[in-house]
Amino acid sequence: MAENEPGPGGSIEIIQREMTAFARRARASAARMHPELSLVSFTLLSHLEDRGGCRATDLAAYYMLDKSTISRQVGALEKAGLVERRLEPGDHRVQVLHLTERGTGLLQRATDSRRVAFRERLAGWSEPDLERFAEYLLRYNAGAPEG
Amino acid sequence: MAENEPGPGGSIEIIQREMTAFARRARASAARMHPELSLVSFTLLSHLEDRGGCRATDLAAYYMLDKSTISRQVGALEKAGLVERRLEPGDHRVQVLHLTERGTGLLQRATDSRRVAFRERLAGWSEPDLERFAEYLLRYNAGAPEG
DNA sequence: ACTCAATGTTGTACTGTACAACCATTCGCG
DNA sequence: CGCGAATGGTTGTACAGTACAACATTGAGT
Repeated sequence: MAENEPGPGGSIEIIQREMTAFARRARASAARMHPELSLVSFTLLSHLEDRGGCRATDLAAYYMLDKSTISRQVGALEKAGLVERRLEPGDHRVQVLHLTERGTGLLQRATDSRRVAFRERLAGWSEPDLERFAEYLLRYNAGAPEG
Repeated sequence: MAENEPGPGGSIEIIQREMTAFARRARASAARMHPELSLVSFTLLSHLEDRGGCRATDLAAYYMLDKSTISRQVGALEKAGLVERRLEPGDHRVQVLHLTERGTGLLQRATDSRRVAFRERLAGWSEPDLERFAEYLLRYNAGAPEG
């Protein structure tokens, strides 16, 4: 009660609800689109591609996951031949993770089929609307407290 | 680099990436905000409040979850005293689920603290931008293939 | 009455995750 | 130098969330 404001509260409420609704479905949706690459794996590989390789610790920080979780995920990805570990020459504690060719290829295919789905979903949108929506999302995520 | 792409592809790519990034963090984020109410529980309770009660099957369809998953989730929520089951008078197969007072209260508190977080995140935004962003999200989710 | 569909529960297995304990390496400093 | 703290990562353990398959119960149509 009391939040019947037609002003700022209203939009924020809607944004909250709709972002949550999307998040809630994302995993199942991703799983249906790509049985071979879970949402987690997909995002980890994406980050590796984005950065051109990084450390496990960086992944953990970026995705707010425990280092043990990353360790196991990376282990699985390595076993699947999608990433490789390279020892940092100057520091033998760290392993720099890189996509393998196979990883790059799989990521590419996943990204493509996801893009098709998004494109379909956004089919009726005008170009200015798409640009503004993209801009809003960037701005929203840039404000993430987690980095 | 990257965003200098002209045309529809660029924006769609960004939307895809940013929506995914958000989804990826939502769970951990929700967990940190509300250790007592997971993202799943929160969304289930929200739906119940929204609809003023519904069947387990409806929840399963809406969230693309298996009925067994819903069954267990609802079981836990009932055990926690957050929802109650009412037998449909005319059909003893179905149980209509309703929030209890306790469930309503907990949901309210969770929603409030989430709203605070969202509000903070959106602090620098102009009112027209908020409205447009909300509108875009509604429009995007309305196009969900899953209903 | 018999069969079939709808609703939900239970058995089982697997993924993703956190936390704590641990190992290995490096760094800071007396 | 040498030791303790910090950093990066792995392993043990436990638990939540999820799916799939098998099942029980109830209602509907013939």
